[in-house]
Amino acid sequence: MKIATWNINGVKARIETLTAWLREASPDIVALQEIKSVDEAFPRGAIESLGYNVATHGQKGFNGVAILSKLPLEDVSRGLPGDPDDVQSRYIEAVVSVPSGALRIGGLYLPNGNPLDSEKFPYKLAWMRRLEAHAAVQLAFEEPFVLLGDYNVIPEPIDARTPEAWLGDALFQPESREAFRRLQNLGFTDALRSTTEAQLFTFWDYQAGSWPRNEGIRIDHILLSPQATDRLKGVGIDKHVRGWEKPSDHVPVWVELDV
DNA sequence: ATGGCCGGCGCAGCCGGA
Repeated sequence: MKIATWNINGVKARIETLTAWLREASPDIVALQEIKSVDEAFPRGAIESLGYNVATHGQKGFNGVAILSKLPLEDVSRGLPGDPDDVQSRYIEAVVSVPSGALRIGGLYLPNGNPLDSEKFPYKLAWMRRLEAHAAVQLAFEEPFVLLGDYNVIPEPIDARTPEAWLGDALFQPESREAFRRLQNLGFTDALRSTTEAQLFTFWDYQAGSWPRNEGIRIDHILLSPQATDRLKGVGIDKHVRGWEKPSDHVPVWVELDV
């Protein structure tokens, strides 16, 4: 079973690119971020006609997440627990039934956090605390749990082509990296890092020729519970999609699980 | 060596992104 994450940077602007990739890659489950759409305006039809069930957690103009799945989505929950006043749509979770039992999928769009001297950075860190608390609860089920999305964290210097350029950025702050490590240390495996020490990127800025100069960063991650890690068969980054017409600035990242 | 963008909203630029 192929499970992917992709920050598409606007579903209405990206629907042709998205459906082209769905046809090519044929993932079983996809977590989407930055759909930038309310639920009612999400182009479900074009995706359902490719054989997917669709669950969205949208918001007008910004943010927004979704899960697409060839298998029925059960127990869909929207929003990250821990702050009833948080109106930003950044988390969606669902369960799918697979031959081995239940597979839990958590799709997230973690706050960017810039600039550092604004209220956005403490919001990012507080959101990561809430994610850690929720992930600990879900790990206690001791089931395959895939927690994937745009984490907006550069875990290590190797995960940026030019790490020194990110020293003043929320994505590479010691507090952001520490919170990501804390989350992992609950028992998750960084799927990509568990299979390679190579320098690989998932994001290239639209500006400053970042793509042709390969000035990328790795910020889209797939974390696996121990029970999911046991079933890991492969991992990949669909880098070529960044070179398509009308690309997102992120590319799809996926794992293959034997469930 | 350096600088370059894009989407949504809504119809002009501004906000947000990373």
